[in-house]
Amino acid sequence: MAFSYRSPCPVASALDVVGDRWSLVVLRTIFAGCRTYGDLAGMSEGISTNILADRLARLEEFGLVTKTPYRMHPVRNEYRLTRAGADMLPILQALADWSLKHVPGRWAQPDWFARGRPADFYPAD
Amino acid sequence: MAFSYRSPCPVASALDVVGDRWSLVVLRTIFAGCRTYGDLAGMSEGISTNILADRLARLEEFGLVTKTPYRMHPVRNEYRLTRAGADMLPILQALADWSLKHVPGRWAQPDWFARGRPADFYPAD
DNA sequence: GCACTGACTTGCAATATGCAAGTGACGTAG
DNA sequence: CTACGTCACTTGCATATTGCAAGTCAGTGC
Repeated sequence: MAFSYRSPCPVASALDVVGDRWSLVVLRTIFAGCRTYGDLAGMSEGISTNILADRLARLEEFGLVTKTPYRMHPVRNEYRLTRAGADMLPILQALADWSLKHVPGRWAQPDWFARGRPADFYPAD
Repeated sequence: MAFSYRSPCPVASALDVVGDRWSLVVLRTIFAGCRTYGDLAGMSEGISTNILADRLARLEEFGLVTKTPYRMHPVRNEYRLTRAGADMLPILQALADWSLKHVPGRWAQPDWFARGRPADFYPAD
């Protein structure tokens, strides 16, 4: 149950948090403005709902997103970035830059993404 | 057998290449100067050798590293970064920056890493 | 009531990971 | 020239993670 990092290396540690096939894709989708489970489940990459639920729980545990009900009866939740989550933006940008340089036929990054800064996505508090 | 990207999204595509627990840790170790299989197998995170062999083959397939014999009798190979591999540096730096900000007790980045630029690691040709 | 939606959960097969042990080419000591 | 060691992997197998489909359950619209 107890989580532990593989080593004190900062690269390895970040990958202990988001080093899988989906975590960063989910975060990207939240950056893009999707906030509900349904919106996220509808992402174009086709994530299965059990994985989505698991990744959201994990991201919440690690303090990258918050889950807050925006309506009761029925409960509807909203997933939002924390500061730590917003601070992942440079990682996403670096990944996107690499793909645009080395993989043909990728989508161009929208301007809000390419030029965005983490602080632009910090929660309002 | 045929590989295909989940979507044309550049973030998702980069993760199709290196979105797992080990690929970027292996790359980090090559950046750090480890070039032989034995050096890589000895990394402090303790990768198992079957995974290491698989990741090196994958990184080679995707053109991020090259495997070249530096000695025959017996054959000893050297793994080196290609340009595409060296261009992963900003991703590693962004991951490290995030950890240093959000995970306590991580190692500081050595200067060659924090200040390095991909071109510093391009193959000599 | 009765279908419908949104947000998950569950079951289960397929795939990936981790550990330990094995293999084979070669080099070195005796 | 035989035994032992090293390097670079491979193999076997148990466990964990992923992916797909289907099910659940609260509430809403009609």
